Order: sequence, then structure tokens, then C-alpha cells
Amino acid sequence: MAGRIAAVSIVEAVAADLRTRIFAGELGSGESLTESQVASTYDVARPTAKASIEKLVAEGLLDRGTHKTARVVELGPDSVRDIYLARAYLESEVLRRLARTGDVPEAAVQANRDIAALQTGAPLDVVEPDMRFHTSLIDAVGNERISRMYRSLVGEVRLCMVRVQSLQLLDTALIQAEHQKILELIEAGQGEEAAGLLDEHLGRARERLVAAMGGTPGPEAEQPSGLLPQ
Amino acid sequence: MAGRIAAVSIVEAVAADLRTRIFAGELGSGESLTESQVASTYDVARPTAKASIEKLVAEGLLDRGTHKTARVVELGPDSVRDIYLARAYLESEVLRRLARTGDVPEAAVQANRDIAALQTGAPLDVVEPDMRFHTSLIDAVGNERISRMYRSLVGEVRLCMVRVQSLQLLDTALIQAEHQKILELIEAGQGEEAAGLLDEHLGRARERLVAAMGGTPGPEAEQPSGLLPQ
DNA sequence: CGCCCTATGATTGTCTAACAAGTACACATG
DNA sequence: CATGTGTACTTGTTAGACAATCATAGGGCG
Repeated sequence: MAGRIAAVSIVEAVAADLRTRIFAGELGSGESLTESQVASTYDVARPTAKASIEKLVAEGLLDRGTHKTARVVELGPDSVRDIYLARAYLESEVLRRLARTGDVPEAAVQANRDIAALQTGAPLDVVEPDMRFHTSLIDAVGNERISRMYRSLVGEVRLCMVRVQSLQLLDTALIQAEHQKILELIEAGQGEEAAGLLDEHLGRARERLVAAMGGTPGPEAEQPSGLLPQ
Repeated sequence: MAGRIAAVSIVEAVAADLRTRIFAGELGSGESLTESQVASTYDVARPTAKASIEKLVAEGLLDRGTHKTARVVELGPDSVRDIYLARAYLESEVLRRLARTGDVPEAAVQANRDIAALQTGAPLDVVEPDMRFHTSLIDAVGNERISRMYRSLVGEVRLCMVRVQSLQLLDTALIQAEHQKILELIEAGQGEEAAGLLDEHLGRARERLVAAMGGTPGPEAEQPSGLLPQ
């Protein structure tokens, strides 16, 4: 599917570029984005820029009040906990549901293979397949609205992942191993255990990120018992 | 719209009115809404009308593709099942979480009191407090993103509720009694049982609505065992 | 010297007007 | 009857403009 011509609207194109720039850290936390600024940057009309900005606000990547300039969101410890808890709500229930049928989505397997394949390289490279692993689990239940809800969270989740990886708070091998174990538990029909492991998986990332932000981390930040073979 | 000063933006005001008109059935399923139509109806500029329409599209109340006129969404049996399953995902997990602390949100109690109070009147009167009952449970977990996700579903849920009530598929007393029981189970810390009852509660509405739409209903559509005292 | 108030500039909300591009449907043609 | 064409309608985008609001820097006053 690498071909796929891009016949999207200008609004969407501008929004997409702003998105990648935010993820890349090019637009840092708290940075302000005026409508005219965006308009002149991409050489579009101001209403178009406005629409793009509003799109990103809806995604939670930008923040703005009436008559105030939009800013890149600043994630504090509270927001991070909020985001990860919301993830856990959706994802753990999804795992239980998937385990009931024992169906392991192929896309998730592939995503985890991709993680395993990139032993070397920049830490940020893991973000994309990691994100894909989790979204493909969500999509596997085949519920349009659930996917839509998760998607409204994905922007912020990704922002957190970028942080976690830039700070090197997690070992890639551990991520991959836990993903693997989750898939195995699903296949074995052990939904509750899969959900529990996911909670650990997310909890560790969450609390380490909180700690790195100056908050007081919970006990979840500690090393896992013994999942890694070596 | 008596009382309540309107200090919101024009876009929001137009969107709000369209929303109520959709809920009231004044704008039926499949009805088309042209940008210029909306613009002239409310005497606003077309870009303003456009923004309002896009807002409702994001809420799932309107449907539209690029370069195509927006239409009021048409809910088929598949969509109804999709919507109710998504609800169940969020709400059942919320009940488990609430049961863990035994906290019964006051707003939910009040909402159910309001349902009990309206023994008489139009069937549609139950929609608002019913909706409020469920949203207040969601909001009770105090997670901003979860509330946001649920809100992205609320429009469609409400549309379903309006249908259920117009067709008189459920007895108000039964709704109220099941809500009551759910609250009691939360207080007793029996999360799993509360979630189970909710599943029944939602499943019945769902399958009866599906049946009324010409789909083949599942077994959940049947009468409940014996919750009603008389 | 510090604080409150005002004035100025910047920014957003909304409007009018317009053109380009795409869609849908009736119509004519083979 | 199938197919192509044309016309009217609708949306996407732009430009420019004005009012309302917000932020900030000065000036007046205690």
C-alpha cells in the first residue's frame, strides 16, 4: 500500500505536516502557533490554517481557548497518567474480548516482528511499530466506534511514546518481549492474564515517564520480574 | 432555549440548534443539509455553516464525503450494534472500577431519581435523564480523556435512545429499576455483577432496536427474569 | 519606587465575494 | 438500452476586510 495517491484536502495535508513536526519535536511543548503564521508557512489562506489548527486541537495535540493563540500541549504528570489510564481502559477490555476467541491479529504480529527487526538504530524508530501494535489490537475487534475513540487518543499517546523513547526509559527488547507474551496469552484464551500484563506494560512506561517529568512515580516504575531470557 | 445566555461562538450555537433538531426528529434520517441551506436558515456566512456541519460530522450525527452534501446519519442494525458494543466496552469497565471503591456518584443517583419522578408524560422525556445517568457514571472516574471519548459517542447513543423511546421498546419503570440495581451493586463492591447487569440492560435495548429496524434480533431482546416487584 | 489603568498592537471570530473543481442528474446519441 | 455529454448545484479554497478580544508595554498616581 505504499502507492496510494494523496488526493486529500489541503486542510488535511497541513494538519498532517504539523502533526509530524510536533511528533518530531520540531514544535516543542508550549510553542505557539498563530493562524497567520501557519497560513504563511504553508502558503494557504487563513481559514484553511484555522481549520487545520482546529483539527489538531480536536486530536489533543494543540491547546487553545477562545480568542487565544493555539499552543502545543504541555503534558504534565497528571496528563500522562490520564492518558495511560484511558489507554488501559480500552486496551485491557479489548484483550479480554480477543482472548475469548483466541484470535491473534496478524497485523499485531507483524508490528512486533518489525520491532524485533530494528535491534539497531535511533530509539525513536520503535515508536511507529509500537503504536501500530497497539492500534492493530484495537482495530481487531472490528468496532468502528472503538477504533475512532482510540484514534482520538493516539496523538497524545504518541507524544508520550516519543518522550519515553527520547529519554530511553524502556529497553526495546523488553517492549518486544512483553508484546510477544501478550499475544501468546490471547492465543491461549487467558484474557485476564493478558490484561494484567498489559497493565504492567503500560504502568511501567507511565510511571517512569512521570518520574522523568519530576512527578513522584508509583511502584509500577520498577524493573519487571524475569521476562527477559538473558 | 429559555434562560441561559448564549455567550458561545456562532458556530457552536448553530451546531447546537442543528443537534436538537436532529434529536427531535425534525431532521430525519438521510435528510440532506447543504452548507448554503444552513447558512441562509440561520443567517450566517457559509464558512460558519461549514464549520458547524463539520462539527456534527465529527460527532457522528452527520455523514459526508468530500464534495458531497452532508446528510443526517442513517442508523442501520449494524451501526446500532456497533454503537451499543462501544458503549458496553467503556461503561462496563467503568462500573468495575467504581465498584472497587464502592463510590456511588451522586449525579447518577439524582438522574435516576429524575427518571422515577416522571411516571407520566411523553416517552421521550426519559431520554435526557437516562443519558445523564450514564454520562455521570463515566465522568465519575475522573478521567478527562475517557469522558471525552464517551462524549464522541453520546450523539449517536442519544439518537438510538430517541428511537427506542419513540417506539416504546422499553418500560420506564424497568429502566429505572435496573439503574437502581446497578448503583446498589456498585456500592456493594460487586463490579462483575454490575457489569453483567449493564450488559443485559444495554443488550435488551440494542436487540429490540435492531428488531424494530428489520434486523434479526439476538436472544437479549427478551423480557428480563424478575427485577420488577409487581 | 511600586501599582493600577489605559492605549496600542496582535490575534482571533466572522463576514462578503469570488473562482475553481468536483458531483449528480437529465438529456441526447448511438 | 447503454453510453457519453452538458448543465446546474455544491463544495473547497482564496482574498480581503472589520469588529471584538487578548496581551503587553507605558504612563500617571500614590
